[in-house]
Amino acid sequence: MARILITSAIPYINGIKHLGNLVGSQLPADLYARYMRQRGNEVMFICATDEHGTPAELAAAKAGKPVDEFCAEMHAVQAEIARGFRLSFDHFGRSSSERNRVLTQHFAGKLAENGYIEEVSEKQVYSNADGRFLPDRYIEGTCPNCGYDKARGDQCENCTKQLDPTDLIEPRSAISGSTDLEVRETKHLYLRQSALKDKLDAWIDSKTDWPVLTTSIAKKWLHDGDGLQDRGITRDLSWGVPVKKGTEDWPGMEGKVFYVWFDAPIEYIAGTAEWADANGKTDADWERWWRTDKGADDVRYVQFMGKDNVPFHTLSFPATIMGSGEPWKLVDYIKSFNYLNYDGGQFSTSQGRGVFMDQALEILPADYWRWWLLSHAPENSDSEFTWENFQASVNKDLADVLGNFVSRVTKFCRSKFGETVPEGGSYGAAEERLIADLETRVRAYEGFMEAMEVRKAAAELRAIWVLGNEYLQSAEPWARFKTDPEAAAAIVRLSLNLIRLYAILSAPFIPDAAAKMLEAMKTEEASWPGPIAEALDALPAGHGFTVPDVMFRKISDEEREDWQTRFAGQRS
RNA sequence: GGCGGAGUAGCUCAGUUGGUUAGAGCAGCGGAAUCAUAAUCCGCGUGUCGGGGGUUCAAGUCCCUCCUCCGCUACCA
Repeated sequence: MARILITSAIPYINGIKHLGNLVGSQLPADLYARYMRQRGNEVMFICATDEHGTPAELAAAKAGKPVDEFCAEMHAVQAEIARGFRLSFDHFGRSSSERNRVLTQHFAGKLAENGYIEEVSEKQVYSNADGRFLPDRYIEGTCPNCGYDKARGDQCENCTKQLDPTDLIEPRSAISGSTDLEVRETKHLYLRQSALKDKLDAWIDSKTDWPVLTTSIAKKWLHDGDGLQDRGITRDLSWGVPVKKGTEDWPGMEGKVFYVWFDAPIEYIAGTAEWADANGKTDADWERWWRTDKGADDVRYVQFMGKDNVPFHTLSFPATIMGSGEPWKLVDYIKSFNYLNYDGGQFSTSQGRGVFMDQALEILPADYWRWWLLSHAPENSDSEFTWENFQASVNKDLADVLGNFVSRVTKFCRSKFGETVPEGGSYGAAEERLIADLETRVRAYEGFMEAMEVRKAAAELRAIWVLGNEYLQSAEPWARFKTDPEAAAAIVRLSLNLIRLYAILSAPFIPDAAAKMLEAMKTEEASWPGPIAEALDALPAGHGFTVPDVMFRKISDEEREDWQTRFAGQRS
């Protein structure tokens, strides 16, 4: 039994995430967590909401609520949706927690002690009307290069030229539109990542088994231009972790908070501490996952995230940990994902384009989404969601191949033998071949799940479902029954056992359907299969079962067309 | 502009270190079966592997070049 720590990139608080966000981090992390638990490993699966920063403040202001209240509400909303998708977090924490405040300040203190913090005085744009400093992207104006009048302070979207806010002609606040801006001097803390560059570089080099997507992004940041740059880790905001050096005040940093990207990854650790608090555990109980001096040495730590998150997880967060000089657990494997596109374009939170998590659950059960998203996970390149593909895949795979198998077996048995596993007959060559094929495919499936090859695992699982239909089709219990009822009984007995086996194997992908199948088979014996022949003996003759309701109803053409138009444009 | 990824069957995608007639699922066509959610099973692929050039006995795979799409580009998170 191994101990596996799993974290999913933490979703930002300012709104409900779309399916592209889900499939890039939380969903595959959940798949892995569920599988590892089923295999008997001790799993700690942590996620949280990322609550600090300017966008949270602005979203709260727009909602007319204090930012802390807004975040508390949105956290509850996101937690509820996560439950709806059956995301099996051991804890879904908050980066605004007390635990994270203390830990973030602690790390900053240690980094300062070890000389990895530098104080830098810089000039930033302040908006008098808004009463706040403006991040570059919140300043708009006319592009000095092409004349586009909605250029942003970081880059002109029209000519793609990179800009400095002071380059803009007639700059204004993107928040209020005010032109009452001034450049003010302000002091900030920088994390001296550059001083840790060689150490980080060697560390990345040692990760030869990581996805190319992960290492190539890290390498680019390490070697691009002048190499890894230092990074500002504080902001002039009110909403965030107050800047402190451990438990002491930080002279000159009054009224400032840490930058969200500094405290967000630390929330992985703090979230585990929150788990301990919420479950009446001690500090030692969470520290054994994170402190290599307190038991975390044999922990395997795996992170899941979209590719946009990679630099922070391969460089900034490891720099924070390394720079602390303390024995915190570094990540062992980073599984990163490309983007899921929506019907020819991008999912867009700002434009309301695509399907958002709450809307998805309104129209179909979680298993439908889990299956499609995971079996089409953007592992090797960006992938594409279309309603036609979604309808075809779900109807075929879930309703026709798996659901109908359960239906045809249970209904046939009920009509010929009643609602108990029939006795009589024996297994022959056809059964041996089926068992041998299952043995091969189940072991391959395990290999893909272990390696987090999500699409390949899904394809293998589907092939395992197909084996049942192939067997049934060639064994023909409906024909055999007329001449040799005992032979038909043996075929049905095996097929009912297949349903139980499918429930166990499918549970990481489609947990609700798996539970329903086990319930219909009236069994709680759901341990992971060893030798397949043994696994198919679990339900003995005489064991009762029930015929479940239709497991997956089909998506009709009308529904598909309706959703297609409904989600094409603005989110209502 | 720089960096990275991608371009393979009508659609969504696999294709290890270059090596026999380039694969899967879906869709399509033909057939079998009738237990089942009109659900299943079997059979059927002449694809300039984005274009062009090169290396090699051999290139989807390596090199050069061009085209197209996408992402990132460090103060959005």
